Amino acid sequence: MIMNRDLPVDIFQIATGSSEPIYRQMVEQLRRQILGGQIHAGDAMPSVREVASTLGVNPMTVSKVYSLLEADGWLARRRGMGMIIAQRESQFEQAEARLELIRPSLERVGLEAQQLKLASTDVLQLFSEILEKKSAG
Amino acid sequence: MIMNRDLPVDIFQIATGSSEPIYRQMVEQLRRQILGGQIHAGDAMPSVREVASTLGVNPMTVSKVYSLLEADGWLARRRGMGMIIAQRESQFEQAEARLELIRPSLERVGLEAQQLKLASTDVLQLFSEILEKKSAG
DNA sequence: TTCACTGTATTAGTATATGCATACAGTAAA
DNA sequence: TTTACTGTATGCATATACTAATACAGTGAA
Repeated sequence: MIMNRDLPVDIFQIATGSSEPIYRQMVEQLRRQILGGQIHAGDAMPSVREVASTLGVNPMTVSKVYSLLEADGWLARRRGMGMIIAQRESQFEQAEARLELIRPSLERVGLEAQQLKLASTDVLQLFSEILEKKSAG
Repeated sequence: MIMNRDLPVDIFQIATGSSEPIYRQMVEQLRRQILGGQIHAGDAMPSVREVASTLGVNPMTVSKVYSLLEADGWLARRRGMGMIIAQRESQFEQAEARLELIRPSLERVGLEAQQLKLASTDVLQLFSEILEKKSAG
């Protein structure tokens, strides 16, 4: 049995220089940390105002992040109290189901490859090298 | 020796329903047809006004398309006369060089796969199936 | 109730993207 | 020069995306 944590504010780190909007950076960061297993169902999110003042952004921006994450089932609301990491259906714990999440991206790259008239074997070879490098690093 | 063509207006086909902006659709369409070998260096583009009136869009929108394509080296301008398909450096005729064009996309998907904690073999297998389906269809 | 927290609905300001109307400049042929 | 073509600089209208200021409602403890 693992104790649920009160998550620290620094789960978020925004790059002010980036052209990627603040709220999108934050949504992606949290999503990754949940998928990657760094934070777990039941963990309590820091409050909207706490995050906002630390990052120097408006509370409404943080609220928007939380709302989006709730809409996608990543967070669960507790009225009047904070938000917690949601208990997701176990489906995504199956590698087979998680694999489906990446299909649209692969379809897109496949189309690119086709338009560039690239040989499947060459593309697969390059992709394989890229994946190996990532798992090694 | 291949004769250069005066390209017909229907090299462009815009989907009015799409949320993808007109000019972006057009840029992509021309880029693909050049990469795919349907149109060749030296071919003459239809005039801005000809394309505009046929598609029912503003000449400035077509001009923007031509300007973007020229900035990326796909088209060459002839002042007072039309635009022609540019003579690209032969580098992209080498499959090896074209392969490099797709690397950034593969890196992005690779990162996704890593974040989803997917096994390389599973991702490669799925990607392989996707590529096969495309080359078959 | 009062207080100190939660998140948010509403509204507005700003920047950017997209497309268009107009007027203009370069080229070639009559 | 005139005509009939080229592409485009400028400015504007509109929509959307992003962020923020404000005021408000729910919760639980003192």
